[in-house]
Amino acid sequence: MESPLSPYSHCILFTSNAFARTLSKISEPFFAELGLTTTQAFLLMSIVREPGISAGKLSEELILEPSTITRALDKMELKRLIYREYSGASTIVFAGPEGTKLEKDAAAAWGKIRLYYEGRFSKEITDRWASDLDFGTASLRNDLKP
Amino acid sequence: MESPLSPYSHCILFTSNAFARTLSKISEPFFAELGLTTTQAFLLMSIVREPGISAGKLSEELILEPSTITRALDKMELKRLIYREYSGASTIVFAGPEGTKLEKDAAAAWGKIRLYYEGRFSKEITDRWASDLDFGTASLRNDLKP
DNA sequence: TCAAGTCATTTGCTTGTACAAGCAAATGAT
DNA sequence: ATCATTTGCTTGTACAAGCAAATGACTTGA
Repeated sequence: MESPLSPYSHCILFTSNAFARTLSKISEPFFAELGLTTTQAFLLMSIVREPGISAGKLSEELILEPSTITRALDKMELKRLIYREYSGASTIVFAGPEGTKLEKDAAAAWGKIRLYYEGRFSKEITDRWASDLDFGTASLRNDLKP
Repeated sequence: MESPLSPYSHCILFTSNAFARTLSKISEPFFAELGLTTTQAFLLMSIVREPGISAGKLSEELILEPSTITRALDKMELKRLIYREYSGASTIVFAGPEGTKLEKDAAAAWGKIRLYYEGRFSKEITDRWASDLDFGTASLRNDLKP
C-alpha cells in the first residue's frame, strides 16, 4: 500500500495543477534552448500552420486570454519571428523568414517532449490522458461561457 | 465526429496546462470569497491538519518551490492567520485563532469545489483522473530528483 | 454623415511561481 | 573542537498569465 503523495492527491484541482507544473518544468528547457517559452512555441506552430491567423483565434486555440496572446506576440515581433498586420478590427499574424525556420526546431522540440513522456508512460496511456483532459477542459469551458 | 478543441489536444503538456488553468479559474472564486488564494487555502488546511509543520514539508506536500511557500506564508502572517517559529534550521508554522476559524471555511469551500466537479464529471471519473494525475506527477518528479 | 454601438485588441496593473544568490543552523570529518 | 559542507529558509529579480479598463476600427441607425 502506497502512502499518498499528499493529502490532496484525490483532488483534481490540486493534482492537475501539480501535474501541469511538473511537466512544464521538464518541458520548458526543450523550448528555452531555442529562446522560446512554451507558449511562444505553440504560437509559432499555430501561426506557421495557418498564416494570417487572427489574435483572437490564437487565443481560442491556445486557451489563453487575449492579453496573454498580445504580450507573447509583442516579444516574438521584437525578435522578428513574426509580424502583425491590421485587417479591419482584427490583427492577423504571419511568420517571418526566421520564424518559419525556427518553427521547424520548435516542432522538433515538441516531438522530443512527446517522445519523452510517451516513453515514460506509454503512448496508450498518454493518449487517454490527453483525451480526458481535453474533454474535461471543453466541459468546464462551457460553464464559463455564458 | 467532433472537431478537436485545438491542434494540441493530443498533447498532455498542452492539455494538462489548459485543464489546470480552466479548473483553477472556476475554483478561485470559492476561496477568494474568504480572502484566500487557492495556494493559501491548501496551506491553511495543511497547517491546521499538522500544527508545527515545517516550511519544507509544506513545500513537498503542495509540490511548490520553497520560495513560493515563503511568500504565501508572509502574506498569511501579515493577515494574522498563521505565525512562524524558528526551530533550529527549520521554520515551523502554526495557525492563529483566526486562521483556525477560517480553515473551516476553506475546507468547506474545497468541498464545494469537489462537489462541483464531481457533479460535472461523476465521482468515478474524477477519482480516476486524480489518481492518474497523481501517479503521473510522482513519476515525473522522480526524473527531476537526482 | 456622423454619433452611438459593438467587437477585437492592447495597455495598466496585480498576482503567482520560479530560479539564483545569500544567510543561518546543522552535520560531519579530521 | 574546529572547519567545511550540506540543509532549510528567505530575498532579489524576472516573467507568464489574468482581470479590468482603454483604445481603435468597423457597423448601424437617425
